[in-house]
Amino acid sequence: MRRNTKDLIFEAAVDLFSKKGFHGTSMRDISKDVGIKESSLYNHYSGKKAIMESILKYQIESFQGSASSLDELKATMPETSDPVEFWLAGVMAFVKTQPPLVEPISRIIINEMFLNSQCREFVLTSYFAAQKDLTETIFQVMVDKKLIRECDVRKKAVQYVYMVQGMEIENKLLMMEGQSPEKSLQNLLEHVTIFIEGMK
Amino acid sequence: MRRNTKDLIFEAAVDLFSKKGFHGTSMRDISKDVGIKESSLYNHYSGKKAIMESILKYQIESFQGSASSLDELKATMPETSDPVEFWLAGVMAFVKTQPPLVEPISRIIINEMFLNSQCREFVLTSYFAAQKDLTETIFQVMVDKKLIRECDVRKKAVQYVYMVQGMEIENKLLMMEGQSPEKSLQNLLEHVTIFIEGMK
DNA sequence: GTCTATAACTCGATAGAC
DNA sequence: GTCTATCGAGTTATAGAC
Repeated sequence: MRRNTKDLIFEAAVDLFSKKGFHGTSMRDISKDVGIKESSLYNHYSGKKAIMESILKYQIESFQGSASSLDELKATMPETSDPVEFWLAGVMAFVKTQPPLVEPISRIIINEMFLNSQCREFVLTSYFAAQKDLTETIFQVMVDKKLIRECDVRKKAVQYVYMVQGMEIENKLLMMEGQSPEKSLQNLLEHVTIFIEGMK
Repeated sequence: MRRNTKDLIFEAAVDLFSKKGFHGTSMRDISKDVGIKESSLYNHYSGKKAIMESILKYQIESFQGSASSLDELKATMPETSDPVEFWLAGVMAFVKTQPPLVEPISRIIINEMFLNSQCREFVLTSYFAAQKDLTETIFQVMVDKKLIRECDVRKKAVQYVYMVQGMEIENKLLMMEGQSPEKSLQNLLEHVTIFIEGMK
């Protein structure tokens, strides 16, 4: 599958922004990675900000895609009496639906969230809020199925999301220091397990 | 108390870095805030990186100070049979021991942690690790005093720290969008309460 | 320790030939 | 849609007068 120049620019920008930050990356850096001259970039994007905006748009759409695929997920929820097994199956399914660029883009957005209001808005409304709603929904299903005990599902969901976010940041940092993705996933599963166990 | 130029540069840099990021702040910006010319900055710091390094050093020392003051804290732990009350007293005492610049510097460091390995190292070793150790210690005291039930205190401490970190990030973002600090503190106390309640 | 002046360089962006 | 050439502004940092 041949990729056009615009896609190549997009991918190079994602790679560089995630490694050196938005302000630390120059249009020159991007053009060099793509193999064209700086000025040629402007035939595809109106400027540096426009590239960043298209990256944000990609991430928002990826998230909306995941969210809607969760209705499908809900339909194919595993038939098990073990809440941990039930939950882990859901987590793994979710992780697998993420397009490949979602991970580095997350890092770009976290990097920019204190500086760029669009990134901040994404984190608060799409990222955090969607995860809370999703988690709450599934917890409610689990309460209904009596897989976990009665509780304030909203507050439990919020706590779960906070915990996962804190852990994700630590895992991202550890992976940059050489930790394997397997180890990160293992850590995630361990703490998720403990959390769900506590809800039995 | 008269402040010398070096301190003024330091404070201006903290303010600007936290608002516009390290790369988004120029030496010109800093000199303008201090009220001296650019070139005069170099009589106090060898360059922009040197300013950043002194900010990191300040934060590391602030954290070491808090950590040692926790031995004092442990000595003056409240005599109460309510674990939530016991814990909240500790949290509030800790919050109050933080020097004033710790908060904006945290934002600078979180901003740079994916780009600057020194920041990354600080977050992993000083910030996360110290909080885990501290929380574990206090949970153990609470188990010994039978304020909370027996459990794997290390893992509970790690989960607690992850949750607080996730919440802190959301609170920082919400405060940038206009949420009051009181509301953030209230949110923190609410979720901490739920967490500790769950350990009874 | 501050200043003026400037070196040496990088930045994002544009004009116009091919 | 790519290129060469260039602009104007902004960047860190240094030299040397006061």
